[in-house]
Amino acid sequence: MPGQKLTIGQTASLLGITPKAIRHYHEIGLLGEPERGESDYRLYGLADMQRIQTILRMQRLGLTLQQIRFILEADEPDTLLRHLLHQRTHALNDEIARLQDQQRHIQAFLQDDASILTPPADPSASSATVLYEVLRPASHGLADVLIQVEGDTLRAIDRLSWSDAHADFWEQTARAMTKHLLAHEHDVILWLERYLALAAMPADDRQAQAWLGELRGSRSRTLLLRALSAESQALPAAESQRVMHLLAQHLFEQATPLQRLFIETLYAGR
Amino acid sequence: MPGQKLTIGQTASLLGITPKAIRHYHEIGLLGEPERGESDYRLYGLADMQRIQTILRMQRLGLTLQQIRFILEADEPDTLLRHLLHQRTHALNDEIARLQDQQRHIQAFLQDDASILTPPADPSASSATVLYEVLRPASHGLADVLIQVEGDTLRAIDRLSWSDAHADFWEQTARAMTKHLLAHEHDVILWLERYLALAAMPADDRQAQAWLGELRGSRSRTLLLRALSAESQALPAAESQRVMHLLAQHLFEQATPLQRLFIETLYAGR
DNA sequence: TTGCTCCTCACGTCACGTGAGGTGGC
DNA sequence: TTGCTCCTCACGTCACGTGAGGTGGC
Repeated sequence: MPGQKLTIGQTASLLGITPKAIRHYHEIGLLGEPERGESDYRLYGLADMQRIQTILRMQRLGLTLQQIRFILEADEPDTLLRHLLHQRTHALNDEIARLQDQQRHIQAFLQDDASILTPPADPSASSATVLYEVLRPASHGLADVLIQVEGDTLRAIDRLSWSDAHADFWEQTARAMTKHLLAHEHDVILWLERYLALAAMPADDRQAQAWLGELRGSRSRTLLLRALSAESQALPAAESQRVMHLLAQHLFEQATPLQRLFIETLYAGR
Repeated sequence: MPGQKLTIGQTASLLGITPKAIRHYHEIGLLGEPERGESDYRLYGLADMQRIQTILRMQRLGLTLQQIRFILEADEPDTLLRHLLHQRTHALNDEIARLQDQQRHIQAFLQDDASILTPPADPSASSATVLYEVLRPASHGLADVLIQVEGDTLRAIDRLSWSDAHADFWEQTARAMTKHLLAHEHDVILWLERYLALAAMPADDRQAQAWLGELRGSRSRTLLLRALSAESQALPAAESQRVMHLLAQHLFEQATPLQRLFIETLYAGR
C-alpha cells in the first residue's frame, strides 16, 4: 500500500481545492511537475500532497502565490516567511479598517436616507461672515487674525452677494481647515485672502501670477489640499459630499478665470 | 464664466482620480461621451462632474461598476441602491470576519512559532483506545455507545499495532467530531466502526461495496466531512494542520484499498 | 523648438474559472 | 457503448495601469 499514488482530481478533492488550481501551481513554477502514469495522467504521492498543503497553509494567511514561491525558494525560508507575515498583518489592519469604514458609511446612508444619487439641495441661507463665526470658537489665534481683516474683507465678500451655496462652501471648508490646519493658520488665512482677492483682479495681473507661481511649489498647497480632499476624512461623509458638490458648482458657476487657475493649480499633479 | 469646461486631466485631478479611470467609465458605458473641443479633447461641464461624483460615491461604498450602471439605468434607482447596499453590508461582514480570522492565525503563528513550512513531527505515543478517553468526557451518550464496542473493537484496533501517527489522527478527528457531531453520535460511531472494519475485509467484499454505496448519498457524508475539513474551523489552526497531515500520511502509508476508497468517496464531488 | 496633455489601440494584472476539442479507463 | 476523468490550449474575470505611437497647444 505505501507508495500508492492519486490522480489530480483525487488529490484536489482531498485538499478541498480544484484540479485547475493544482495545474496553476505547476504553470507558475510553484510546484514541480509530478510523475506521470501510462495514460499521461499526473500522479501525486505523499510528498507532493505535503508540498501542496504547505502552499495552501500560507495562502490561507493571505500571502500571494509569488510570495510563497519566493519563500519556498529562499535560502532562509523561515526568515522571509516571518518578514512577509509582519507585512501582511499591517496590510490586514489597513484593509480591515477600510472595510469597517465602508460599513459605517453604508449604515449611515441606510439609516439617515442621505442622498447619494441626487446632489445635495441648496443649503440654507448663510453669508460669508459665517466664516468668522465658524472659525472663532475653534481657534483664538485664528480668530485674532480674522478680526484684523474682518471689517473690510468680510463685508466686501458679502457685498458681492455670492449665492448661498458659495458661502456654504466656505463654511464647510473652514470647518475642515480649523480641524487640521490650526498649526498653519497664518498660511491658511493668507491664501484664503489671496483667493478672495483674485475675484477682483484682472486676468493678467502680475501680482496674481506671482501668487500662483508661489502656490505651485509651496508646502501650503499640500495643506490646503488635505483639508479639501474627499479622502481626508476631515468631514463626515455627507458633509464631505456637499463640499465636493459645492466646490464643483462654485468652480463652474462663480469662480473667475484667475480663481479657476488657482483651484486647478491647487489640485494639479496629484 | 458659467459654462466653462475642463479637460479630462483637470477633471480627474479635481476628483482625485486618473484620466484613465474616466476613460474606463466611458468604455463600459457608465458615462456618456462628453462634448469634444476642436482638438478632439473631451470637455467636461458641471453636469458631467456631478455624474462622476455620484459614481465615485457609490464606488467608495464598495459597489462594482456594473452594479452602479444597473442603478443609474434602473426605473427605481433608489430601491435598487438600497437593495444592493443591504447585500453589500452582509458581504462586508463576512469579509471582515474572514480577514480578522487571518489576522488571528498570523498572530498565533508569529507568537507560538508554530510550523508552517515543515510538516509536524511524529506525535508522541498513543493508541487507538485514546479515542475512548477523548470521547468520554465530551459526551455520556457517546461514551455509552463506545462502552458497548469497547471490549472487542478497541482491543482489536490496538492489536493491529498501527503507527502512533495513525492513532493520533483518530484522536484529533475524534475531538473535532465530539464538538460538532454530538447530535449525530450514532451515525458517527456507525461509520467509524465500519471504517475500521474495512481494514480487515477483502477488496471485493459485498458488504463493503454496499457501505460505500450508502455513504455516497448519505447525509452522514456531509457531517463527517465537516468535522474533517480544514475549513470547518472545528479545530485550532495548528491542530487542523496536523489532522490534514496525518490524514495524508495515513492514506498513503497505512490505509487498505477499501479504506482509501472510503476516504475518496467521503471527499469526492465537493 | 521643447515639454506637456491629449488621443486611440492593446497588452498586463491575480488566481484561477470555463469551455473547446480530444483521448484513456471502467 | 456510455459517462467520467484526464490532457492541453486559450480566452475571460475586475478596474483600471502602463507603455506605444502619434497629434495639438503653450
